[in-house]
Amino acid sequence: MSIKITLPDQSIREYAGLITPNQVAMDISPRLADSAIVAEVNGKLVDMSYSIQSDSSLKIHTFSSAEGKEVYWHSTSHLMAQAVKTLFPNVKVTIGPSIENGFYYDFDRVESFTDEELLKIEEKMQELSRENIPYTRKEICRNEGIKLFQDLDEPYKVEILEGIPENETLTIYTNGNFTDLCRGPHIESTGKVKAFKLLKTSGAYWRGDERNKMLKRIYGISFPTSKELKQYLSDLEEAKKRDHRKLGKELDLFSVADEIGGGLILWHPNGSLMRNIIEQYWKERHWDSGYQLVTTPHIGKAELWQTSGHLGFYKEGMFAPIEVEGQEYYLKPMNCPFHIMIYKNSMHSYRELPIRLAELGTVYRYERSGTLHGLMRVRGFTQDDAHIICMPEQVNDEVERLLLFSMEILKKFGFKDFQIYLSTKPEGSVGAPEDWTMAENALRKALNAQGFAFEVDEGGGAFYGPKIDIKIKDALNRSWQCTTIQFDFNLPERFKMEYIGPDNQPHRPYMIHRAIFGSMERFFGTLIEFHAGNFPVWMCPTQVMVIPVGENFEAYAKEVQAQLKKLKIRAEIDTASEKIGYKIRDAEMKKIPYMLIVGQKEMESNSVSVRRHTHGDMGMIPVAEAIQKIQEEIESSL
RNA sequence: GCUCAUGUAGCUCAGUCGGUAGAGCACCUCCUUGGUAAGGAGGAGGUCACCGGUUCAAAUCCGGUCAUGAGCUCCA
Repeated sequence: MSIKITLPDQSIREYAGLITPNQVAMDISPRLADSAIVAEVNGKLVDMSYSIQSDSSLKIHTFSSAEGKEVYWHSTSHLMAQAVKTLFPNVKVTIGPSIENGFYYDFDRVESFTDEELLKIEEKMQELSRENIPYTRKEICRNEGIKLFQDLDEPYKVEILEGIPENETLTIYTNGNFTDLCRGPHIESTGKVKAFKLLKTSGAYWRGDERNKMLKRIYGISFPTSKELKQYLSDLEEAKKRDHRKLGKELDLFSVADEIGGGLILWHPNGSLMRNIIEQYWKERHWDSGYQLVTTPHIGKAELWQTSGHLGFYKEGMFAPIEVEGQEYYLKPMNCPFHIMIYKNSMHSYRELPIRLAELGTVYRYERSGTLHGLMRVRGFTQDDAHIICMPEQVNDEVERLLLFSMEILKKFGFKDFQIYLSTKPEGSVGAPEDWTMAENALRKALNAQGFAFEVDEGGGAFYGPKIDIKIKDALNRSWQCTTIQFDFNLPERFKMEYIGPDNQPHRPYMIHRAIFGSMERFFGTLIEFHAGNFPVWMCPTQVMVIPVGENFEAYAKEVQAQLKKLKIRAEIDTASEKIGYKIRDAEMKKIPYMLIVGQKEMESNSVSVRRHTHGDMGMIPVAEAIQKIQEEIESSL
């Protein structure tokens, strides 16, 4: 059943909002109708789906809205399940929701789905889409449902139903020979699923629990037009090209060695140079901003980790202890206890606070082998860690400073789009409720004062304190977590940290953990993917490649290089016995930002021909002008 | 850790039916001295991840281990 409605004069894309029943000019009973309609917008027919809101109004979705995508993808997942059940009748279905990008369906089957089978399933889906089978909705009670799915021999559905209260009414959706327990809504019919692709298969635990059976999952994506599908697939390709592991190899930045171990990073000269440049900048900014930089060991005795509580609640994340002279030592998974020990080494007056201790501290964590991923998830990494120890009345100021400081540093690296999350008190937290309230308010206040938009993750805080997380968004709309600002009500208590107040009495200070990059490894990986290897000039390992056209011009090239080096610009010279085209290709592939080509005419006029990476030939200009231009670009981000 | 896939030269990859290895790039030498993304010739480079099994014979088939990848689970 499809209904024609006329929507106000708005573009299709914009029109995904709430429509009240009286705007839908018809006398349908939504509960009985298909949950899909066709709307006429500016004379064009548009497929839409709706869901019924709690106030019994209708919410109309087009594909451009998040809900619309959900409905569309979820419907595609039912189509896929229909295809799978048709081709492999013995496979048992479980669940198949839409996800952030597309959908999946988990099946119980002994064998995995092969690529050939995936293609067959796709073909069957095409066929079923051409048949344009309606998705029909039906309400049933729980016990009817159990009976139905027992008859269909779908034990997983029966299990789900058995977990639902007796008298609850449920909905089932049917497309052709496939019936699924489902809340809906769905689109009108399988013919509306125009462009889709099954992307990959994997294992997944039933109900997400690793003690349960491993099911076989198929992931897919779909769009109303093949153009959108093509765009999506080309974005995936682009993401592959930007993969920091691929670029890390191509640009000779880092590696991991089997002989050393997974998740342990070797920083090559180029990567290391960049890391040193980044660290140098980080240190200078911290020194300038009232931080005291400290250095602490990589291991500590069991007693320390007992006091900090890590041996109680974080032991699985730590490497096994090293025994020396009957004492157990652990590799540090965190820097906090060390910074706390520095604080506790002497008495502190309230006049000294806030104390801000910062360190590029290398920690080691045991991550399960399957979770390691390039630079993003490793077993040894360096956090740009700091602990701010302050009085309650200083908290607001500190958080606000911190937020500004973090943003300033992130922007330096070319990041512009941020997503900010505030995570609040979870179940089973430690610390006084009034401390939590105060800390949450301080975080909220700082965000509001700076006019930063943020989302609240209720109950998403760590057990020891609320936090702000900042994620970076890249050109492909992917987000990368780096900055985190966390209150800690646990460690000051455990370590009995104190300061002497104006009342000459000891008081417990507040402590804030924070990392701006998160870790050098992950941040570097993020930088690589964000810039696709085309880094801002100030941090490039080689900023300029001077390319003499022939060996007669090498002396002049060296002169140019010397002038650049005098200004601390990292300039190299390519004297290979190759044609200029070869040298340019080489420099382009190394993504060196500036290439200065010198030959007869440049030498005669004391000039260089400038070629900018990704921009091409910029023409011949005097050396001094070229150098000034390069320097300006370097300094513009300083 | 779990499921599945993969592992051949520094890199990217061929290698059919089981007969102990190939290409391009990179590297080295020589020639070439050039004008905006690969000039030419030659050379060197491999215990086919590792261990075991089947076989007259294993890069190839089987088992195990390790590593990597995609997910799952985990993630202070």
